[in-house]
Amino acid sequence: MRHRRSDVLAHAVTLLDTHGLSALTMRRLGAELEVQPSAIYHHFPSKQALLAAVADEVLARGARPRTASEWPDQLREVCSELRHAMLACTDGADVVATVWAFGLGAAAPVAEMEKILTDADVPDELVAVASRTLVHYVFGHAFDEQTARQAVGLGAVERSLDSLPDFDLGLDLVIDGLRARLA
Amino acid sequence: MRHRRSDVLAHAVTLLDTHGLSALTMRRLGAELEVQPSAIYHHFPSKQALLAAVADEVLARGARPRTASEWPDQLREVCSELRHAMLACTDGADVVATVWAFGLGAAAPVAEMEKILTDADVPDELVAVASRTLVHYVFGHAFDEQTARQAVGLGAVERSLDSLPDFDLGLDLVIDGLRARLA
DNA sequence: ACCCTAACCTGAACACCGTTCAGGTCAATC
DNA sequence: GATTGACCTGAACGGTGTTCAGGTTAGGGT
Repeated sequence: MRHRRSDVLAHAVTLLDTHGLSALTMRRLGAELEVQPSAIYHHFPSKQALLAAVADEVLARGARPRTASEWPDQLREVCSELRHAMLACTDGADVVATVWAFGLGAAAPVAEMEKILTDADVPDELVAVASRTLVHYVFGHAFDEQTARQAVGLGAVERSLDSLPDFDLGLDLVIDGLRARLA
Repeated sequence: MRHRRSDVLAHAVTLLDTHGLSALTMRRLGAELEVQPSAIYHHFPSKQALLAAVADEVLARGARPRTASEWPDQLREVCSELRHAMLACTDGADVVATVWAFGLGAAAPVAEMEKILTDADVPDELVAVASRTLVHYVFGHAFDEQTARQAVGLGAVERSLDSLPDFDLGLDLVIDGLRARLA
């Protein structure tokens, strides 16, 4: 069976979805495509590059229409979409956050936040700080939530899921802080 | 040469310090201690457990005296210490954040923040949200800063270091938001 | 001086991992 | 019908964490 780049990518996302990051192996991906592991290197130069494409796909899959008109709600919309996109897939937060941190992809949400803030006439230095503060919060919260849920699910560590902080409340903390600084 | 648990831990921290997480291998650690890799399993049940101990050690090493009297400055002190402890050692943010997310260690800073907020008569649900929002911010910022610095240092990816957001400003954003919510 | 226990370690093996490379196959194009 | 480019094979290289049966060795109790 011969495949195109998009086939390999799609199956990689499926594999991540169903069995998590630890199952997303060049060998296993090759096996499920009935192909040698080395065949994947025809489509992606490295596993890192494959993961970057996977991260972008995970984000694209979670895209939803924008409806808010004021910048605080617009920010909430972007952050909520980003969070749900990552949580929708096993180890999604880990993959997306890592790819973003290495500057290999997943740049769209931050760019969107920067645009929202710039359009709201927020000073440039605050735009950079606020957008990155928000993305750090979203990544941290999602990664934490997903890891805890997984650890509890596997019974590996006891750690009550009730103690997970409310996402929206923490987000409002940052947005309120930004609003206060603008006044 | 025979070693105790503390010797193995100390050398693991040194290895992380000088050559980073990718060099912190059971085989390499064993080799530098002139011991078989399997000998380490006498002192630590797994590499994850070793990393948890390493993370706690990295944090303990960065401890500094507390001087602030008001809760906003107390929070700033804890966050700043946490950040500097992680940045003081190669891949420190990665190790500490991962260990914390898995609930295996590095719990001291969050506990301290919760105590500060509780003593300041902050409502319980806000204590949980605020302390975790802060720790998410600190981890995200430190991991991002360290990863970017490393990527640029290796010449792997071009990504200007100037664009790194100011840590204290982002921190104040969260603290101001919390202050606003209390009023 | 002896034994014994517990701490510590050996050495080989297991089952994986990402990556490379020379060469092979096959469909589409000219 | 030849050629080209896309796609793949199969084996190998040099790693990784982890397990296990058994060997060594230091120290305390008798």
